[in-house]
Amino acid sequence: MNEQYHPEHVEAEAQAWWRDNQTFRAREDPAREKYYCLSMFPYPSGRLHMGHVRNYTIGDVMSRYQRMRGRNVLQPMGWDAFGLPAENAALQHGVPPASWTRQNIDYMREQLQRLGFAYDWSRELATCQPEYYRWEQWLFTRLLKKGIAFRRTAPVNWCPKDMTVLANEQVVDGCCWRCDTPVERREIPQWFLKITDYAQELLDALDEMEGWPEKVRTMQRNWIGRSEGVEIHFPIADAPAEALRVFTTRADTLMGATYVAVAPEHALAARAAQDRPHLAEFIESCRQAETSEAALETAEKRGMDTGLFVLHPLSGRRLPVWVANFVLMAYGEGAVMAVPGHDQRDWEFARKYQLPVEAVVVPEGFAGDPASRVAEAADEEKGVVVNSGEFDGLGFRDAVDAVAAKLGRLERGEKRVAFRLRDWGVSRQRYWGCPIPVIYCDACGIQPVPDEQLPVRLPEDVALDGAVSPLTRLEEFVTTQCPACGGAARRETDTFDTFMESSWYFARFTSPDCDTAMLDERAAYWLPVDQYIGGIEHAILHLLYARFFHRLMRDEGLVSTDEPFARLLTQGMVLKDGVKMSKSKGNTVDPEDLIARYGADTVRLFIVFASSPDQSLDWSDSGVEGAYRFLRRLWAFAVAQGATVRRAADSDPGDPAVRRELHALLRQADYDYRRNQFNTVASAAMKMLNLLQDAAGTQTPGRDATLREGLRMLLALLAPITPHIAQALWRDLGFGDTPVDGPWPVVDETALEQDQLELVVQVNGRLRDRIQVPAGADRQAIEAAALASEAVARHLQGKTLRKLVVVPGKLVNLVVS
RNA sequence: GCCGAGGUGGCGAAACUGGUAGACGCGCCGGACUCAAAAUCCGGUGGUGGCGACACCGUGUCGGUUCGACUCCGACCCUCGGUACCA
Repeated sequence: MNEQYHPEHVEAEAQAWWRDNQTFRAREDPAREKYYCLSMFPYPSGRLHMGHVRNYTIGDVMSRYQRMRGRNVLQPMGWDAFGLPAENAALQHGVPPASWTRQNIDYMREQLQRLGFAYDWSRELATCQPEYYRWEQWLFTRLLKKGIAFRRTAPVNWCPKDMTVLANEQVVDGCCWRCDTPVERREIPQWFLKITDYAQELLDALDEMEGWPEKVRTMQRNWIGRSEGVEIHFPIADAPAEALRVFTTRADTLMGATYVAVAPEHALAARAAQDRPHLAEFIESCRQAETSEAALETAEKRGMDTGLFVLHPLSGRRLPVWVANFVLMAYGEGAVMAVPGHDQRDWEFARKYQLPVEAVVVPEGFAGDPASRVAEAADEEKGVVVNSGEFDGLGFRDAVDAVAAKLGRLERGEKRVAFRLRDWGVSRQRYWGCPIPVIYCDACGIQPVPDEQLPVRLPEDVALDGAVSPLTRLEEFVTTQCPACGGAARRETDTFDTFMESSWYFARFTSPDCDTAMLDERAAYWLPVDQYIGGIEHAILHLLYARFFHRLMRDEGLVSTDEPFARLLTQGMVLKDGVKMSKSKGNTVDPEDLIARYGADTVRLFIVFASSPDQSLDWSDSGVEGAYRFLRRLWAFAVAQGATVRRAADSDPGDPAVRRELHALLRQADYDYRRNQFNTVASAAMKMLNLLQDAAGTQTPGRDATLREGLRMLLALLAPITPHIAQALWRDLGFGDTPVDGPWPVVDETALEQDQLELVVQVNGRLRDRIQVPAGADRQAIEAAALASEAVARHLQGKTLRKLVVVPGKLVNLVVS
């Protein structure tokens, strides 16, 4: 055995052995308990960054730990290969997205392999492969027939100069990122999936998902945003047969409504604008806006009177109809009722445009002038209804019930549940994505592409120009035959949102080579994913879409569970000097350089050691040095003790003092592995090496057997984190070929027993002394020992003992005054 | 704007169910080895005061609950993630 630690040799050898033995090839085996561990697959951007390395290291540690504990582990890897960056690269460097993506994948695969992750590479997939997206297209055509997929208009960011649709990311300060032209909002027809049909189910299931962090469940609950309220119809004054529909959770304030507001795109606004140039101009100016919620909510609230009126559904009072830039067609009905007395946004809008503010709710027992309550700001608190005729005196709940009942009798409204969640827009006016499998026929309308014509392949030899997708100009792609009538027809040229591909890849990994169906019987063995690991930035969109998509597959009979991911770990970001590591900030650290210098095990160890997985991790070059130093020290120690360890027998008695500490460390590390706090596992391993090095310097009778036991324990503990060095030393010390299949070390409870305990003695909660007591000491004996302490006596002088708290095994607190 | 997190020594962090704040590592200081340096090894290291035993202060800020609070409650400040076409 080489005296020096040479990671490049150690790691190449271990990786070759795993490859030759197909160690990580996963095989379905109903007799064994499975463990499907999945890290979010990467977008093939070119090179791995530290965030990837961290994500995949955490996943690998969990996979290897579970395997050592006896589970049948599946850990696959693939590529989220469609997306915008490939188109940007194509524009910048003139490389077609397909070849750019494939080159990136080849490079990044090698980087992952160099890190020694225990992946079953035979299951690798890339979402840009027709063999993959074929089944996504297939499922979409089922959804189309079921009415889950539907078409309607929705707003997009439009750059009028480049004549192209922009992603929110491509809009900077309201302008196009390339040409700085102010962005417009445009309504265009798009495909949607009816996720709102599943809103209640997606919400309810969160309560049972105990393997998910509470923060993610809370975020999803808020995102779905279920609210109970009333839908109210305001008849239009000039055309009482028509009504403006609004939804409100505060129907108790209905009598305080003083105006209504509609979206600039609302039909009523357009109607009013026909003979009002000023209004038409205002509506036009509202198009000069981004589509993002953040931009919408922080933009200045502007509005204009349409001159039209609606009738209050209960009082018959005429209420003016305003157009407001903060009301969007896509949300709810595109109209809201305004109660400025009890809604702050309405209050500010009313104040700005001199609209009336009326108070219709006051706190219980309030005797003053209600108007005084809303003079300086809206009063959003719930209370007792006033100034509302027959509803006066009712509390919130009763008032809502009474208002809803009356609206119901008049057929002008009813109770309804509303969700904040909106249907999922899956159309993208982009090239590098999965073609939407739809054909438009002038005679037969919208036709799904028949199964036998799937996949609709994305043409790959195309030139991009930064404006419209090249698909729209590719005659041989666009021109086709109607599957129904055989006549000339056109293909859809939009592609799917890339969240579509990432919504089911976890399932496809179970049946990656199946070419007769989306999934086969192997899915039933492996699903659901037992442990999913990825960034917190995916807490809402990706994870909600995947949960939804899983249900779509369930309802198609493809999977049998409701939820795709049993347990979720959201890892923190990688920072450098306290700020996010990113290319734009120029503070990146290239994993490849580090691996070349220190080896994969050092990088893995540092990543695991520097922070707990769910916290952010601050990169430190000297911290990496520390990890490397530890591995070198471990290597030197194991080699130096090799002969001793190989000579000792497992049955020899050990050194009780060292064994007690050893097993206490093991117990803690075991606990930390189970609660996914790997940084303290690494710390326990370091303590263990320190302990064994100290023990090696002594001459106690059980020394050699304890070194043997301790080194085996230490290598097992480290094997999930630094698998290469662990395997090399495992072999050298004669423990076997590899630790990947365990056995996992077991805590020896008898080794932990103590006859003396140290207790802390506090006076008024402040540490004053420590005392030794026999392990079985009763309360009386403990009190006596505490009172016998000199330090305690000093602090008791001239004071009266009021109370004596004894926490068994921990401390004594004397309360004095 | 709204929703969700985070804030502990010079630095990364730990502290299990409210019970010894700062484990482990980095850095720094001192020492050993060396002609010298690197590497390695040994010791020290939250702040203030004191020769010292020791005392006081200390977990973003302000307040509260408790025998006892990094941990629980209330208000606030700052940083980060998401905000539906970045992935």
